[in-house]
Amino acid sequence: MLPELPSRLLLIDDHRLFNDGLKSLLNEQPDLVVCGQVFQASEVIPTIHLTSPHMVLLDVNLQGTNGIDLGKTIVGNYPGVRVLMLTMYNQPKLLDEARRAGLHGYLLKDASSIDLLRTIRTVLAGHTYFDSSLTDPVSLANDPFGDDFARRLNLTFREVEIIALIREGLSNEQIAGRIHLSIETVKTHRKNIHFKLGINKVTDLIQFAIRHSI
Amino acid sequence: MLPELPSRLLLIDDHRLFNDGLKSLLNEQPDLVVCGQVFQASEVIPTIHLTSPHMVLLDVNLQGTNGIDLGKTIVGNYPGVRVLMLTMYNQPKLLDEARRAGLHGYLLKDASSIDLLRTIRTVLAGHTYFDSSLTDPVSLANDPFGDDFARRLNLTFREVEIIALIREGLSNEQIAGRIHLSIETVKTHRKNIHFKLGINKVTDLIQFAIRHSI
DNA sequence: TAAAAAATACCCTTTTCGCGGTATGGCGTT
DNA sequence: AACGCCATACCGCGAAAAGGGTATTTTTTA
Repeated sequence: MLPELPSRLLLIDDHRLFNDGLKSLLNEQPDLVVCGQVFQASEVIPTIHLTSPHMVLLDVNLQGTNGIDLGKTIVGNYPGVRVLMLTMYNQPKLLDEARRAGLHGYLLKDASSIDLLRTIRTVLAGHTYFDSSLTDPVSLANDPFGDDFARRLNLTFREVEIIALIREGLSNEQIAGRIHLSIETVKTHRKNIHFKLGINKVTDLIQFAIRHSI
Repeated sequence: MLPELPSRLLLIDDHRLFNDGLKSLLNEQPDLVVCGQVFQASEVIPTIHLTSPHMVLLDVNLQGTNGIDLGKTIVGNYPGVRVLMLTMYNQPKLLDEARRAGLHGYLLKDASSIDLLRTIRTVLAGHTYFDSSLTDPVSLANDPFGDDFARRLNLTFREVEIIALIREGLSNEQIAGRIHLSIETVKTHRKNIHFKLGINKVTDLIQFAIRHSI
């Protein structure tokens, strides 16, 4: 039987860490190839022309631009391209926006690899997929991943502890005082946390913490 | 019949706005008098000595100190004083801490006046009260106040709009770009939001936004 | 229509964050 | 013994947020 040609995927995300992780995951899939990586909104359209992807994996929080609007543009101008939004955040509002914008899917970044791949294939197959856990407030509260998230994201004990304190609204100085560390150490932990989660703002961190009930 | 002597309440909160609002509410209650207001943790113990309150209304997020620890100290050293924690935030962890610390009650600041007064009287009567809506994740999601919160807190349309954008993780500059305002205007709105909510950090604002599903 | 509220915008200062480094001691594994 | 991981700590820089004002225009409402 004829081997099916692999689908070409274009990754659009200014979080290099996540982008690279995703790429290495996809490299293990014979039917999926990464035809390009874009880190800036301005390069998206040119790269689509250049690589003719079957699918675009698009982060909602692209720096400077609105990921949803960008997705809408892609859907409007390149009807053959499937658009799957990826996000760190569980924001039903954004999900609704994505759905109304005619995008093909919306998925949380910390979905398991299996879920991620299944969703990619589902959307590639012409279906749409909008993470149902995003719309159900109860399933939110009872995060099925439970305490597992720290392991999955390689967060250390100290890092989780500091996330909790940041969530409580403490400043670096207050955190340092509370757990008897140098403020510089707290800053280092924070940098590592940001790196591991692929975020760069307190606001992102708070939302992450709340989603995981830290 | 003998008129009962009014109970003396001591307010401890560095959020002047809330403190004053609470004071004016209490001024209408003949059986409750405010015997003092404290805005700094260091003044708490001296003021208790000075005013011998029946009850202390204590904000969890006192600047510099931990409200729970302070409450524990009061409960430990002044057994006759009832301690009711007040908070902006719905954090089950803090509630548990408060309960374990032997405090007498824990209530959300945006409870209605009626609830607030009822709780104060309940706790004064020797009972404990821990806001049950805080422990129930489902009742959290379905905020009974609904869209009403903006009116209750006197938030304007523009302010709510900006809270939503801050929650999305946008910076002042990005917000200004998105809704076509000067960055200075955004800063002004933010200042007003902080003032109205009695908060002073993004982290607090995010938590507020999430609790009210903005 | 006059007063109040909301929205707009600018100034200045201080503090906190975010991001780029570097470095060292402890602890467990190979 | 060597390596990696974790936790600790410091420096410097630039961006952003916080906090303090003041001021003007538009809109709403009493």
